[in-house]
Amino acid sequence: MHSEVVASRSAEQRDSSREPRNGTPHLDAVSLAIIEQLQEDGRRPYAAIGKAVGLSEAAVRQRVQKLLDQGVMQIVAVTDPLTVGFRRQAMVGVNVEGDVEKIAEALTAMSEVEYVVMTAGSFDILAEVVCEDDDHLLDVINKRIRALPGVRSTESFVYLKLKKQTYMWGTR
Amino acid sequence: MHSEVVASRSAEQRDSSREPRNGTPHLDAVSLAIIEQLQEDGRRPYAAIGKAVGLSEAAVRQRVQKLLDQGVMQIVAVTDPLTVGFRRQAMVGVNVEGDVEKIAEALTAMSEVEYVVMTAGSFDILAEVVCEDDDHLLDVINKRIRALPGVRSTESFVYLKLKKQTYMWGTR
DNA sequence: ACTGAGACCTGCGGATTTCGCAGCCTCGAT
DNA sequence: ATCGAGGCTGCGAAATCCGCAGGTCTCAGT
Repeated sequence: MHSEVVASRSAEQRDSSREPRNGTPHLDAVSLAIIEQLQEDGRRPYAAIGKAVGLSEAAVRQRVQKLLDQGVMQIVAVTDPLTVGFRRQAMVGVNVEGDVEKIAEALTAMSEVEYVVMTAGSFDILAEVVCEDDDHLLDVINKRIRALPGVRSTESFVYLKLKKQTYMWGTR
Repeated sequence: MHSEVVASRSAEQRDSSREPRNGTPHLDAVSLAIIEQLQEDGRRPYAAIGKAVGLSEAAVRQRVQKLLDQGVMQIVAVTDPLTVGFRRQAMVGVNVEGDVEKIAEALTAMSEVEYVVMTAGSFDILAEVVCEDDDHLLDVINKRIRALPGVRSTESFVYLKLKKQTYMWGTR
């Protein structure tokens, strides 16, 4: 019936050992399709996903579990903290002298920091911080981030309103 | 048994009609607790959540459905596009003359833009874009974003490496 | 004060989904 | 040629999801 699908799938699986770079696990088209399904609805049943991607329920379950174990994806509830209320949020651009990686690690360790990315451009690192209120935000930025040895300067962008937040890169 | 929990819950529910601001739905402590559970694991069974927050399975189900319908939260799979492979990502700071809201809407309409937030600081808007490759990224920034009437200037920060990405603001 | 509407919760079967496991197949290595 | 690992399927049993029928409480209107 859909033997061609099976054929192409096994062809892709065959070279799944060849990984594109360092430790990044290779993802074949079927896993991508599964992720797309879960980007639309994180609670979609395995059987429905299987039907969509041409796999049995059990196979989908095994793949999803592996993707979660490998840390390739996570299935979570996401909200806009500002909508949920009583919080102050900001993006902080950081300039570093010396080991950028080390500063990034330090930021990652802070519970108020939700998002850390190393960038090219006039900032070395962008970090998103979520705080209780203005005092808390001020404290995190001035006392904790600026205090890190190696941080040359920071610039803050306080969030006023979140306009868009999606996870649909796969479905285009 | 846990009558005090019930008492405090109904006390919070009583004034749930008084909403803090415009259309933002009020969230009581129980809904917050439910969201926290789902931030840890988006597929956690309703019964388990109910046990954790002191509600029946059916009640949790109804609340979760309402939170989803209201758009307060979404349950989705999230990944790092860079890890998944073959993509270029960047944060773009935008300066606007005139109606900031209008430009934000235009950015929101672009499928390559995953994240749009209006900010205070030296940028009016921060937008995160996810692209196929460098050419695509260049195209989106130069041809589409800069071309919007009202965009005074932009500055781009190309992502090199995502270090942290969590959704655990509730659990601190 | 009474009443009806609305919001929210619980309890309960039936349908659906999840889960674990045994078996099969393919590929690559010994 | 044989063996082991990885991956898929099929299948019951257990757990979960789902819809619905009440019950309680609050609030607004008569």
